[in-house]
Amino acid sequence: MTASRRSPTDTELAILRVLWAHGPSTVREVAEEMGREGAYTTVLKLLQIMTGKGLVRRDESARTHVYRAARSERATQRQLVRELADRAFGGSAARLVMQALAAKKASPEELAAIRELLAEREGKREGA
Amino acid sequence: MTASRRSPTDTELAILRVLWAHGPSTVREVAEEMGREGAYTTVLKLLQIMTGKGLVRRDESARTHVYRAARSERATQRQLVRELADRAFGGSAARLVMQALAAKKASPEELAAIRELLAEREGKREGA
DNA sequence: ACAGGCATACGAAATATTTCGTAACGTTTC
DNA sequence: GAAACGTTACGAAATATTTCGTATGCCTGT
Repeated sequence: MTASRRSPTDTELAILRVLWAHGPSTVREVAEEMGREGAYTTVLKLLQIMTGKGLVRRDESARTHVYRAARSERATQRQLVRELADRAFGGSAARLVMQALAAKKASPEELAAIRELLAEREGKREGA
Repeated sequence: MTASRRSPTDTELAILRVLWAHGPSTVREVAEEMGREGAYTTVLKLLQIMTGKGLVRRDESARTHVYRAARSERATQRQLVRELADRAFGGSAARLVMQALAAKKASPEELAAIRELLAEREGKREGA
């Protein structure tokens, strides 16, 4: 087995968000950023577990270890989207997209960006 | 407290999918549809728990109870999308949409449907 | 060398989810 | 009415996740 197939849990994702936003971080930095200073060892334990699962990488060269996300934010997002599509949309990302557009408001800029991406994708199809 | 705030778990979602596809069903029907006949009481237990959580409604008028999903497939999908947007996309459904478009291929028909929905949404904005 | 501070490691409790065995009970069949 | 069958109810084990207390070790300042 290479790495866990399963997506990060809620808490793991919260930690990953910190690592993505901040770059490689120590346990203390992550714990403080999460606003749970009291739970220092909880964050430590999670990071240890996540290391075991391959979700984060640990640099042990210094006494204070430094953790970084093993996969990019984008790759993780894609995995999460794919999983949700499979779990709740019969595997159809398109249907997921339509629900997402209905579920939350998007700014005009965002809508424009989506349309642009869409045009690009359709263009590719025709071009190929 | 009214009902659980939390989304259905994986197994719960699998059961809900059966109920959405089949309409109100008995335990046996759900179990068979899930291809886990051996686990009859497991499905029963889950349905009992889901009744407690308010995820399904139970008709007890007959000896063999009949269960149905408490919320529509669409409403549940929207909740799941919203949650994913919050958990992994900084609350932005638009960014989720863009990843979804990148994550899975969509057919030309689906892309067209998305574009249509998009146009409609932008139209609304301009109209207001 | 020693004390103090800060770090990791680890076990175990608390919680949530899933699975299954068994008991209890009503209905049907003979 | 008794046996067989189908059903619900329920407890408890198995698993996964999250939290925290405590042990231990390293480094710094004196």
